[in-house]
Amino acid sequence: MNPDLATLMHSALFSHLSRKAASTLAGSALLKTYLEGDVIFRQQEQAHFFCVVLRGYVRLTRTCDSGRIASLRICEPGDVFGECMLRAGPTYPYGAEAAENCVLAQFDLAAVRKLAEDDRSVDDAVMHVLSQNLLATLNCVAEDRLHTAPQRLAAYLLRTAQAERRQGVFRLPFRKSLLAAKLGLTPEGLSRAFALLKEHGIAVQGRTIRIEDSELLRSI
Amino acid sequence: MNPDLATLMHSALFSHLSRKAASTLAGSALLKTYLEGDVIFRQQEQAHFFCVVLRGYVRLTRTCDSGRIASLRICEPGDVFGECMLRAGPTYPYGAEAAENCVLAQFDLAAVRKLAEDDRSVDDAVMHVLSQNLLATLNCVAEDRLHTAPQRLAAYLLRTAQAERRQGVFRLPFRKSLLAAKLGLTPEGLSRAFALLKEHGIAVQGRTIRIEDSELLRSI
DNA sequence: CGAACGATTGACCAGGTTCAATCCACGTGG
DNA sequence: CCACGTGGATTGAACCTGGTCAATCGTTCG
Repeated sequence: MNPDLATLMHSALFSHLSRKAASTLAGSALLKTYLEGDVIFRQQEQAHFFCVVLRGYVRLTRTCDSGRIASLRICEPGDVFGECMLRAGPTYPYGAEAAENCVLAQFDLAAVRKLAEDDRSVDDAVMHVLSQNLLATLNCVAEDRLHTAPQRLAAYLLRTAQAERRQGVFRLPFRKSLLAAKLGLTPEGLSRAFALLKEHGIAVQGRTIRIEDSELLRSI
Repeated sequence: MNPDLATLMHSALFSHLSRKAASTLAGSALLKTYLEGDVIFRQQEQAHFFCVVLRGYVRLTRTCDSGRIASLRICEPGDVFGECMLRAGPTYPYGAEAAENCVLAQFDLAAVRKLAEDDRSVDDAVMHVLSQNLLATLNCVAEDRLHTAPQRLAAYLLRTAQAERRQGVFRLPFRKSLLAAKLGLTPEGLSRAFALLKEHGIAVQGRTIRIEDSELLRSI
């Protein structure tokens, strides 16, 4: 199977759809490619679609009146964003831009609402996605308030190493500045966090991370 | 109409239910009273119900391994919490406790899922609640990262004054330490924020707030 | 070889937390 | 009616984390 299609089907959205709804929805997907830095949609813009990331990374941002910008979330392949516009709105509450060259599947909001009328699994899948995104965002608040930068970084590294299953050595999936945004830090802040962790069981060589002592790391 | 019932009917959940589903669900509600400090449910506990606040305030908390505790959200009358357990789970991802004496309507998760099979407006209402809570939580992240304590306090005061419509003078609906938690601050931090705002168009007398210059306040 | 860009490092600063002491308002009991 | 105790709120001082700004380093790519 086409790897993009596989990613789509494994997303939290599609994995909860009926077979029929999945194929209908997949058929209605608009595949779009963005280059790093491209705007996908702007905060306050009328919402017409939501997305599933197939390749690359997307940054969701919030801009305040003063012009300052914060990253709210970094979406990876398989992640869904903008789905809350199915029931809230009418304008996007955050902006989305390509954090790397990326490929998205876009879904027309009205069309999905329509499909939901005929197939109940659509609402079910949407609720799963909403719940998942809500929990992830709550985690983010908790993480911000409870843990320091090195602790958050350590947690991320342990989590990712786990997923990669390459005991102890793996490569960051993206630039460090993106990781910084993901953890709610500046690049400088991330750098210092790495520096500190070097004394606590990890070695860093560019994007390559080696966890030398996961126990020590866990105890941060 | 009984004021508690009115609050329930105006909640984001019930305002999107069909008349029939609303009355069925209201009939199945379990009314419970908690005293300040009572635990409503614990983090990691098996989830059996979700709640709508009818009176008083509820604090949602996250505890980490080290024992440190952060407030994730303060729920007011009309707010819904724990609804994400309808599709996620199986254990609560946060704890809930009464921040004041309070009255809640509790709904059995399994019963609501069952009701949803017969009445589509249930899933619709749940999606609305999830979307709303997701957006509020995203706001919280953005607020934390973009604004300082005095800015967040100023925004809260302007928002609340707006809602109260008593031009310029109103009372905080709860203790200041609760407001601090709501804004993600310590009580000391809130105190200092108030102190600073006194130079910028507001006067504080216990729980009573007078906004003397809303323009000045807005410009913080 | 040089330009460009990401990453790192250092110095400095601001915002918030923590801890401790004090203040204040309120309710209780003498 | 007043003294006292309690709990929330405030204030001050020390500290810490992380952001900002600027300079430097290292790599990659032209």
